[in-house]
Amino acid sequence: MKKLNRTHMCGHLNQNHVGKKVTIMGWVQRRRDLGGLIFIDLRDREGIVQVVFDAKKCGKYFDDAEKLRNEYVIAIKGDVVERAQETVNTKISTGYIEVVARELDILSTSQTPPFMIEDNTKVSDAVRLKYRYLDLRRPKMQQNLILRHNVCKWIREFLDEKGFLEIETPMLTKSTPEGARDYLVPSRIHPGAFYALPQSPQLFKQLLMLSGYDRYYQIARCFRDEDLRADRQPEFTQIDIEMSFIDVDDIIDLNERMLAKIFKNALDIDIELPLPRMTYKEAMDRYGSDKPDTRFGLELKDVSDIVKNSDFKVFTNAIEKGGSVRAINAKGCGASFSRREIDGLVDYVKDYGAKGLAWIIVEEEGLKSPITKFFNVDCLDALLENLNGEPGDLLLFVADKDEIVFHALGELRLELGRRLGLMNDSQYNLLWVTEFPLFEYSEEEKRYVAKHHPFTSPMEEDIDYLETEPKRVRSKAYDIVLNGIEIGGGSIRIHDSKLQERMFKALGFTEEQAWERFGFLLKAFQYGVPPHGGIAYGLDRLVMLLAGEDSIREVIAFPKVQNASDLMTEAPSPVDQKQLKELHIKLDI
RNA sequence: GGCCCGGUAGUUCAGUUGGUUAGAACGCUAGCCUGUCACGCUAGAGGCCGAGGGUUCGAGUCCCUUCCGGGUCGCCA
Repeated sequence: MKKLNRTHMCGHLNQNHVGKKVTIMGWVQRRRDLGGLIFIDLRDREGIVQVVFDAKKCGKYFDDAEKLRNEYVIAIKGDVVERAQETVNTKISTGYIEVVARELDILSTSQTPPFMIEDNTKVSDAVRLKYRYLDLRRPKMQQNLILRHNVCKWIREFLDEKGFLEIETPMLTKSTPEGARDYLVPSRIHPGAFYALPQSPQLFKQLLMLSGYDRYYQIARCFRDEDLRADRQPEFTQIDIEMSFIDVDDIIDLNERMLAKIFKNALDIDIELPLPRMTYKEAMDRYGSDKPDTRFGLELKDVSDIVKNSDFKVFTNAIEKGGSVRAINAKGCGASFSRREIDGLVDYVKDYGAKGLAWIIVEEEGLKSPITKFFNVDCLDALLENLNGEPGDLLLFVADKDEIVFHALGELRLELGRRLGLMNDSQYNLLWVTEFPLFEYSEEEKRYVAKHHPFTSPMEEDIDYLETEPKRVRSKAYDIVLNGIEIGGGSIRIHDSKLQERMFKALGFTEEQAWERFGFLLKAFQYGVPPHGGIAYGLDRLVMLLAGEDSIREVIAFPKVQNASDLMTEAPSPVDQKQLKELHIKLDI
């Protein structure tokens, strides 16, 4: 048989093609052999179409059709015919027609695959990832990667219209001390020296602003050698953006327009602009999180003032040490939760560092709780009023350092939201969180470290506290949050070298250390720097949320598993002694 | 690095207080079948129960070690 040329994609065929001779190619999804009649579901990227083999129509090719098995790659030449009314399949877009085969060419055979190539196939992640090339044939995976492609395309279109230039920055670069653990690449030419793979293009994009490129973006691969999670891979993709001569509002305005375009195109959802904004402080006070899920209530309340004079030492001690007592009213859970479930919540908060979880059940007859005996009637009344406690409610309290109270109650709130089914999957709450603290204290290093990064600008009104009260300095940093997940974050940068020096000093760097680590940047900053700032999105997370998936693996073609290995290629793997010798490396394992 | 869950046929799973020859479904193979679309019917193949060690008359089942996968805390400027 002479070589066939494809005329159509399987999934594109419809009633408009009835009567046409077509040549289609693809993978055998399924064979239904009725003896004298064989049906083949043929699959390509665009969908599935039914092919019919009838010996009267395809003659000698019928014998070949009998040999077909799942995942064989074939070419079919045939006629598109309308199906009889009673044989229409409304489950597929091509279900009103079928292709009556005239010729068949088996282009490639296949072993029986370890799992069926279909969306609802039940198979473990380990098997899927070992045979990722087969997993990627599943329509859902193909749709996810097509969505990812489209999101990138829309972003490029949008930023191009706004005058942004896409510029590449190095993958082999210099290790910087702050932040995550670096992936290192040994230098052959410089024995004992290493490149680092970029954690982000941060310093390069700032230098591009200094160089006058005004508006930059890049869809950039980034690397961080830290433990994996469902939403974290060691290599991931950032949409990295930087602009000159702007302030916070300019960046927020541009980015929410871009997000609105993405949501409109991807989900046909009209995002109302401007997006809500919330300060970091308000987010922590109300939700115990700097990335609040605002789809439901169950907000935190500070009850420190009410309980500070009680006899309950757990509460009063926490307050005396500078901490707080905060509470959530789990509406209706006093009536619906068993004692066992409440004990489960107590265990739950312990994972987040809380030493315990105090609870009060509000009933018609009064309060049920192990701790009410420590409080007088006025105090209990005040608690009920403050927390809007009504019969059937469950009041939950954590007392500790603020940091722990927020973490424990913030996570407890999310857990309650999940248990009570309060998270609406079809709701997309976008929110800016602003005015992040410039520093956070590192117990491990016994010093202040940059919460965002060391180049983040403080807010003008707080600059005077840089040396005296670093804890209270707020920054021009902002995060964009979607349903409780941080999808992006950025800041206005420091463009004044004097201020940058003060910043490094506050971080505990000597001048020598600062120059050793960031000398090229400090040097550059002596040559005229425009005010500038930017943002970076986690593309994987954004696409994951748009695709309705719960792991970024579902939107990455070849992801890694929890121990950072690739089950398909089996990377990482040992290398030859010769390679190590060239790199001047001796193993110590 | 800590904690939790899991590992039995190609796949997803069941497997009683430790007790004959380890099961099911789907998939696979062969035969029959001209309107199926999760085709149907008949027959069949397929297992080092993750690996190693221990307890026991006897281990898929109990204990220890280890490997693998998942979740999570720490970590992730």
